[in-house]
Amino acid sequence: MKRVLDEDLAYEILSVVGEIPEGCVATYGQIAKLIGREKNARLVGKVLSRAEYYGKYPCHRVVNHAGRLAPGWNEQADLLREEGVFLKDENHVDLKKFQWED
DNA sequence: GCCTTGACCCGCG
DNA sequence: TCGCGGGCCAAGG
Repeated sequence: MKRVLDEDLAYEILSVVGEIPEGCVATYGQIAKLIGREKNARLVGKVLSRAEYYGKYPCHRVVNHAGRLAPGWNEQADLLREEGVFLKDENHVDLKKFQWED
């Protein structure tokens, strides 16, 4: 049921995102590397923006290398707080504590 | 088939 | 952590 490159990067990205445990956050670069596209971190973000459309994936646990949350998406901050992730600022999480390590 | 855009990353200061 | 500049790849127009 694997089919690996099922349709495109979306499946791989969503798969990794779905493995992120609660109370943790992962960076786009981290995910990009896990799917074998370290250079392509931007694609992760682009696909993740559509992840809402796909549904069921904790895209709110994905932040950038600086721990900044997605612009125009304040709800992400609340979602993280609900899982126990303390934010340093309105749009920043404490990576040194919550950055997910595989 | 080129050009622009994108929830980015890295190094430097 | 932020700002600037350069780079990488993919999708849409």
